Formats: sequence, C-alpha cells, structure tokens
Amino acid sequence: MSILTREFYLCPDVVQVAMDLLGKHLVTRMDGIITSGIICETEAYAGVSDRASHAYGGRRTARTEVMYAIGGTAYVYLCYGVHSLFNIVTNEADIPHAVLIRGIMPAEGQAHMLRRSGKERITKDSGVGPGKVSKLLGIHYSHSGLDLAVLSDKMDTPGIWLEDRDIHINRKNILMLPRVGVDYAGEDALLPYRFKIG
DNA sequence: CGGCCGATCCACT
DNA sequence: GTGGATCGGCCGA
Repeated sequence: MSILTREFYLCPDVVQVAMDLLGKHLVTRMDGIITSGIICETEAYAGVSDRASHAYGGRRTARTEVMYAIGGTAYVYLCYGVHSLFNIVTNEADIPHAVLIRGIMPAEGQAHMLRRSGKERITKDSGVGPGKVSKLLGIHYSHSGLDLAVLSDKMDTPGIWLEDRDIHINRKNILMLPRVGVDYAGEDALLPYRFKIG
C-alpha cells in the first residue's frame, strides 16, 4: 500500500492519469470516519483547449480558480444544485487539467455509506455516478481546494487522499467512451475521454 | 440585479 | 422513458 504522492498528479498527460486512477482507492476521513472505494470510472478534462472543461479558453472564475492549482488538488463543485462532483486537478500549476471521478466500488466503511445515502444495501452500482461517489464518501463542495498529496495529521479535519493497493488494471480491460453530459462541447464531446473498468 | 442553466439522480409512468 | 428537484455560478444589462 502506498499513498499517491505529488509526482503522480504532476503527470502532463491527463488522459494517462485518468486511466491510471482506475483501480486506485479513493479514501476520505470526515469527522474521523474513514470510508473508501476503488475507482472504476473516470473522465479526463484537458484544460484550456477542451470545450467540455470549465477552464476552456483559459476562463478563470472564483469557482474554477482551484483548477489552476498544482496537481493533487481537489476541485469539487455543485451540479444541478444538488450534487457535489469530485475532480482531481493534475499537471503543474496554471495548467487546469482535471479528472472527474465518476464511479467507485465501495470498500471500507460501507455502513457509513449506507447511512449517508439513505439506502439499505450496497449493490454493484451504489457508487457509480459522480454524485453518488461524493455522497458515499461524504465529499462536499466546501472541500474544494483540499490537498490530496499532503494530509493534515489532525484526525478531526476533513481529509481526502488516494492509495495504490497493488490493484493493476490491464489496458485491455479499460473501456474508452465519450464523456457524459457534455453535448455543448461540439466535436470535443466525441473524444474518448471516459474510462471504465470493463 | 435578474434570469438561466448545469460534467445528476431518482421517483414515477 | 421522462420530468422535477434545487441552488450556486455565470453572464448580460
């Protein structure tokens, strides 16, 4: 087991990072409660040239400013007024690449996940859907800007990080698909920037 | 300041 | 398959 370090997130190829994240554990510590899931679906957002990205054209707003932070920073935003969507900023500072985490397979703390989601059982798709990822793991848009590579040692502060627990996903088992919900992006909506374990 | 709308989810038909 | 929920962010006036 090893915690993913800054080096992992600094990779200049956001598409590569999106694929490498499959099989990694996404772990949160909220109010001292640890929950985690194995990442099974991601989407890459390729910065200023990507019409689907919030940073397209170099746009900077109060919300998206964190996308310009150094790789390994959390970018979480509110979608449809209801869902917090969790992204991992990648690449060096001022290059606003990000990977949206679209799905996890619940691992540790499943009882807490059930409580957070109001469901009775964990099923195969309990953690599939970007809103559901955050719901299960207790991630809120107020956590935007958290550093995923340098953890606070205070148990009572929110913590989000990733772990490599030696799960290797063979490239042949990665499905490459168009991204979801980005029809407004014109030709970029067709890019195969969505990755899931097949 | 007002109005529109979204990198979604779920209940309901 | 469809539509409502729900509200912060973004843009135009």
